[in-house]
Amino acid sequence: MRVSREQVAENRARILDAAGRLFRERGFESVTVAEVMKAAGLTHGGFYGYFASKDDLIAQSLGHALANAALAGDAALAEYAAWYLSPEHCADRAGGCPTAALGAETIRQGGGARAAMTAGLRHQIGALARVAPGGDDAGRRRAAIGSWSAMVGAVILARLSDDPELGAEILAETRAWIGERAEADA
Amino acid sequence: MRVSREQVAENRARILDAAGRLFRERGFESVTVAEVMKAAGLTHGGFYGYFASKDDLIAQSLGHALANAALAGDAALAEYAAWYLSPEHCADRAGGCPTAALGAETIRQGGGARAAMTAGLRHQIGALARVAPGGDDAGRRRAAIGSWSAMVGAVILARLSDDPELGAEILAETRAWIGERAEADA
DNA sequence: TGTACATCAGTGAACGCGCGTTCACTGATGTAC
DNA sequence: TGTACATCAGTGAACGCGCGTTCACTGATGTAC
Repeated sequence: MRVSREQVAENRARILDAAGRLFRERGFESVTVAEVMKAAGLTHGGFYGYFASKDDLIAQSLGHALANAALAGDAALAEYAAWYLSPEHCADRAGGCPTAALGAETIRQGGGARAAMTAGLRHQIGALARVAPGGDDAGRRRAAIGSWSAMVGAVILARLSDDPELGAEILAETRAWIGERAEADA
Repeated sequence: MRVSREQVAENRARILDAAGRLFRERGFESVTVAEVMKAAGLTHGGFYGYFASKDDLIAQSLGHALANAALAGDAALAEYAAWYLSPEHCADRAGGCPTAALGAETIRQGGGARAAMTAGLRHQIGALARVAPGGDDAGRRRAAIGSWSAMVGAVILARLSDDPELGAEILAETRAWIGERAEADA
């Protein structure tokens, strides 16, 4: 049953949203095309009217999720780190940072997914460099790269720990470590 | 054809080594049991004489790889970071750090794999805290956690970039960022 | 504006392939005498 | 020490299931007049 053009656009957005959440929660490989379509309120047969393949969906959903997750505004680096390293963000795997949830897996993915992630990475480093402390441009860029590495690594390690206390410690100490350094550089 | 007890022990080690390398290179899900056995020089049917399931192999191979990768000796934190963040280690996905290669995926794995990774994480933080600069025990532990988060995050981000220059920059700047901080704390 | 037809988004069954797992069999190892 | 038998590591075919993908069909939308 044909549906209206607006419905098509809305369905497409719903598929991308559902895929982004499911992928972040469970990884690219263990999420099926049928599950994504069901979560978007459709049947699996219609999938190939929207995307050329599951790989195509992966690449496009990464671009979609990264665009939504992009750092906006001009909160100072330490403030951004405080949010990023909060227990709430760490616990929200399906809705949180796509890089922390899917970055490592994307290393093994094809061109489109890698390209989307690289674009997101460049954007994030640029945005953080604009609000980072540090003497000159090179110093601010260094602080952006070092802090971003620490943020992504800490969220992954905190989620990895099966002991919640160790996880909370990793978040809190990394946050303090970045904060101290930002203060020293300011 | 039955083989000797020593052969059994050697085969078991070969399976674990092969699995560790293949998993780090391609991830848990896209490596098949048959591939692991072939890489170990056996046929796939014998697998269940060694392990109860593929999940069992994953958990045991993680323990095996983490034990082999454990930080030994007492190189200063900055020296360890210099090795960890070197282009050589970053390029050696199959033989490099199991946490950087498989940590994010292990978050979605069952109990055995999570437990092995958590033990490795605790051990690594403890070992780094012993050689980290910083006034007191708490300061050294904070430096260990912050530096380890940055190291793991940087290797993941560097591998993720499809532009080798950006990857190299992430490694070099994170290394410098950790080094500066270690010097300030010393 | 109203009618008739062409288009095409969505459906659900089916296909084919790959993978984890099982199993009957083989023959070398280990052991009992 | 030598022989006969029991054990069991390894083999390779087979099973069953799930997943990506395809396809004939349906019926609502969009368009031409």
